[in-house]
Amino acid sequence: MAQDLLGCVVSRQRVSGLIVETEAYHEIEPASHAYVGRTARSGTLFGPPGFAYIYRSYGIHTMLNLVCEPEGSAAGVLIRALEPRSGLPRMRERRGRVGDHDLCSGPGKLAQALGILMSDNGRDLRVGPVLVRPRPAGWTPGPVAVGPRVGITKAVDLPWRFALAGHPDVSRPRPRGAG
DNA sequence: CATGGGATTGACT
DNA sequence: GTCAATCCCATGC
Repeated sequence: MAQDLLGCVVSRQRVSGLIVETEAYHEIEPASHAYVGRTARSGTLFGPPGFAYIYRSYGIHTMLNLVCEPEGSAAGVLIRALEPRSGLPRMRERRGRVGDHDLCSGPGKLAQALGILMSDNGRDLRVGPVLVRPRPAGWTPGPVAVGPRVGITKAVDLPWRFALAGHPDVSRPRPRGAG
């Protein structure tokens, strides 16, 4: 799912971007919020697929995940970077004085650029306010870079990070592995 | 109820 | 390269 989401489009109220980087998380591995079982925070991860799992990181940043796997099984894809597609003026207002390639080049950045809120947690991503739509017509993925996930201390060896190789909007450090 | 630690970022050296 | 910011929640007593 994390690979298949590359090229899909995330939007919120006329601000949108194309997914260029993702990470996969699953209850079977200790980096997942669901590893210890269902808690107040991770509840939506155990719900049906296609919903938004949103949480706050480091007290500051908002993270957007797409819930995967049937109800009862907890897995999700962290959306880590977008190529800005529409609503760039609104993104620039929210993000301040940064270059366009840094508007959405990280999970906290894209959430800020799109105005994603904690209250968007648990909403259906086919209904909104946060939407995930299929790849644009005619869009085909180029080479995919694969590597270990960023910013975690457990299960650091799993190569579950995926990005469009060489894309300028991918977060640092860039994954290097061949897909 | 108290404590501790992040699926990060931006400013600074 | 270092480091602080600082919310939410898991854990343990």
